[in-house]
Amino acid sequence: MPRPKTHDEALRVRLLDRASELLAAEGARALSLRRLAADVQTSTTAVYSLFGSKPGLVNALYSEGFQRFDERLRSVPRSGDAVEDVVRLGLAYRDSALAHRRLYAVMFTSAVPGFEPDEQASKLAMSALQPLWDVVAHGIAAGAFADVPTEVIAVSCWACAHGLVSLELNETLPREIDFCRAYERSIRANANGWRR
Amino acid sequence: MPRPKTHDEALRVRLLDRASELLAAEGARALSLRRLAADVQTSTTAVYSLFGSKPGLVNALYSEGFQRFDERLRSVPRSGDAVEDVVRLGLAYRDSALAHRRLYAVMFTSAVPGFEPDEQASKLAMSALQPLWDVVAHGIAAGAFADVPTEVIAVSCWACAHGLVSLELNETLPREIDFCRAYERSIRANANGWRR
DNA sequence: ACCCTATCGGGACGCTGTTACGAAACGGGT
DNA sequence: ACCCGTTTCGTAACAGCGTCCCGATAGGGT
Repeated sequence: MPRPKTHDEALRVRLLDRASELLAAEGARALSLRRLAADVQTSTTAVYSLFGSKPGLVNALYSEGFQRFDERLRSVPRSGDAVEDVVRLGLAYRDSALAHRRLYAVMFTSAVPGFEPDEQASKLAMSALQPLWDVVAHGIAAGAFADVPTEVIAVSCWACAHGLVSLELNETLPREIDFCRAYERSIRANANGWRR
Repeated sequence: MPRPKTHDEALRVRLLDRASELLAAEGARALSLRRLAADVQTSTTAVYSLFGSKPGLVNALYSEGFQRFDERLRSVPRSGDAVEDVVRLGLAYRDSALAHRRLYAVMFTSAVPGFEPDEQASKLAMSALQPLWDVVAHGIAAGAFADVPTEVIAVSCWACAHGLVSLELNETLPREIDFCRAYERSIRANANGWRR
């Protein structure tokens, strides 16, 4: 009976797509609701009826980001050697982060001031790293890694990769390093440090 | 001949102190020029004549933060064993970060939207990690670490610590971990991975 | 043709960083 | 003693932000 809905699923994906573009092209500063709404030829109200708030919109981007992360990591082929597999996952992690560096900033540094992921998004984030957990658990069971709780080694590997990527994206590092090579060596050394 | 200056060095430190407090107590969101100026009983103009802009103010906080970092790391006693020293520096790094967690967010994640450190501040940031570079270089020279460029191992250790602290502060980690112990073990494993 | 109602867009509110401009406050010249 | 010139500072305006309210809208049922 009322006027037809235009704030529908189609508009939702258009908003998300454009928000991704804005974020990737010009960073978190440029992601304003007014601009976003204007670019998609709607009003800011659309964001509120579809996402609840700006943090709600960012939460959707966050979830999308971790979903891509999930797919990317899950598609990494296994070698059977635990250290080698950790290295492969680490390289895929970096590739994925560099491919969407602004989104990575939203996911791991609080680039959007008011935003914090809701519980569902946080679970999605953790589950994206399941491949790493699997590889580490398998490595421990096979006797390749030290006999400590899986999380300890998995978090260590994750943090090593995350720290390297984070420093690289922040451009905090000395410029003259061949970072790609150093990255792989570092991931490998870290994993080797956990050998039995 | 003109009216006496009140935007002087004393006001500068009062502004910085209060800005630190606001940042530590309520986070980057609460650090607004109007509020800051009101709290110190001056006007926003003061920030502009003393720091040039809000990013300028944050740049000063950033520098202060790395200076404290520098002092903290420089005061860590050396044991002579390279791996042990890396672990000690890592623990001090975490202590310092946890003691000023909001400032850490400004220093390593871009928590204040418009801010990027100027060249001088960036140099200060690098020099704060000199102790780590020294320990690693000494470890390589003594044959404890593999014979690779110093930066490679130093950045690896730094990234491992930074990644762990970053994930801890971001509360991205599974809750049930005894993080303090896991942190030390992880730093040690990473350093051990670089053994010759 | 009319009304009812869910829905949407424009505009208001309070906030932000930044800047332009007029007021203020002093020393020196008349 | 008065006034002026110069420098410095606080106020207010501007553009933009996220958010929310309220009036306009557009369709189906009577």
